[in-house]
Amino acid sequence: MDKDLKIFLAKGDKEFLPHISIDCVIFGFHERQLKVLLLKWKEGGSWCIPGGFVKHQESLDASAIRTLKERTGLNNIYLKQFYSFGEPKRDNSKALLRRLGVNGSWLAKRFITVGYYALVDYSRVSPKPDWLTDICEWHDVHKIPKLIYDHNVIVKKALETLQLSLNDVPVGHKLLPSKFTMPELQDLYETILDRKLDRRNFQKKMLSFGVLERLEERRTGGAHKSPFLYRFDRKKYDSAMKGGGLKFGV
Amino acid sequence: MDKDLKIFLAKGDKEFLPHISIDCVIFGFHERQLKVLLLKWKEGGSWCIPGGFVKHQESLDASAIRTLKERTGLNNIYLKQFYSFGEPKRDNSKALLRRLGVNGSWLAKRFITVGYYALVDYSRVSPKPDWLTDICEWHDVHKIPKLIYDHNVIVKKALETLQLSLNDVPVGHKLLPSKFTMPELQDLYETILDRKLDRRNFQKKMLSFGVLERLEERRTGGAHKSPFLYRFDRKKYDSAMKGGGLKFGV
DNA sequence: TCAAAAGTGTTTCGGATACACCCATGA
DNA sequence: TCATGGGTGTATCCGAAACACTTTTGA
Repeated sequence: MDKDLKIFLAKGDKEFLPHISIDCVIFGFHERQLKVLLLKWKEGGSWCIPGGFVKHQESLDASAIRTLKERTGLNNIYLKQFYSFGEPKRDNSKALLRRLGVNGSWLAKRFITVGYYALVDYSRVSPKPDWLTDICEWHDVHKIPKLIYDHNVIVKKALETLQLSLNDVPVGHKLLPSKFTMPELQDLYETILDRKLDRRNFQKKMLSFGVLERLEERRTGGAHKSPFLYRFDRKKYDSAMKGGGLKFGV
Repeated sequence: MDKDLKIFLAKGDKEFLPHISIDCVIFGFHERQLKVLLLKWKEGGSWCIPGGFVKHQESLDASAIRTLKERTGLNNIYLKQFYSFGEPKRDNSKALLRRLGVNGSWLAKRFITVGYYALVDYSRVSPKPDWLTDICEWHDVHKIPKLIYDHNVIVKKALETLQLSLNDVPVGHKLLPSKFTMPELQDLYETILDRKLDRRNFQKKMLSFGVLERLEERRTGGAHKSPFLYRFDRKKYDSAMKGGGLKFGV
């Protein structure tokens, strides 16, 4: 058995609550695509989403924050708990557990997992695998491979939650770099909502919230007219989010 | 120690997953008030919301359904998981646990609890206490006493969730008796939203959804003009809920 | 007969949608 | 110079909100 894994199993059932895990759907935005950070298990294993376990004296949120920090290198991540999963049968990966030699251990027991989603600035993330995995990379949310357990269900539910709560969630502020153009912001909304929006109406409405500051700079190098760069005015943004959010998508 | 309690503790850690519970915020509507079903612990204990534990081969939903059935006598309850709780410190009730003589047992360990809310027809519920409690009764959601653990937080979050998802949740269909008047339906919406709505606009909009069937009967005995009775057309209602719900409250 | 609640309209207004025109840029 | 994308402005429409009048009922 893998050394790291052995160490982890030995301390696992003392340090962590049994039967309970947290899993994170980490969203990023890059090249007009909404991305999700996935991990691939060692030993030619399957893909999964980043997860972790809850220490005896640790809150659920803290456990998720710790996991996020470990996988992305980022602090101060926007994070929301959205649903808990854990059908008694998650039989998708018994073979893998056997191959890893962990069947029978507390790791192979039934788990209730608390789902979180996170919004991160793609450009600031340096993906890091954990002790159980050797690859950590971004995947288009619409091209997710088969994942272990019920992780496909978890990703699907996370995306639905994001779509439904789009008005109240600071997607622009969290998923984009600090400077961005209006078409980029629109791209983000169109990708999440999965439908086209009118360019002119989008700009009008977005500016009407009064949370954007237009900079002198423009994004040059593009093939056409250079669009302005914008930045969120932090204070105005925060108060706008408190007062009902940025109403889009119905 | 109480006999039922003793039996439960003995089998508890074999039959159920440790550290995991479910809690239900059961909403009803009566006399123009949104109500929540509360339990009171034996031995002069505190109030709490109904909860239960998850069997080893039972899904979270099934566990909640089982609990609901036991407390209300109802099958086919509308039920939604809305959030999971479980700060490491839920120190509110150590004294009570000591008085019951269960400190040290698995019941006194740290729990992660999965929150559900339910919508039930008040008139069809016969509240039943469980093995740990001797009172089971309705309380106005705005006059909840101090509850054990973080149950006040759970109720608050359930109400917020209900308000935010009002458009997509069949509150009218689930919280009212099968026959009801338009003013009663409006009362329900006003109570949940906690604000007044225009009587005429409400009726117009509600009827425009095309899910209500007006009966020949009227509600007589009131002090004034007798209002018509309505009934939901099940098929039309279901398809309307799928197609975006009944849009109210922003 | 009268106060209060219920049924049925019409008017008004604002935000969302649709659409037209000009400008800048690299190919 | 031209195809394409970006910036700005205007007309329209529909649903929400505001509001008026009549009818019914028990007291």
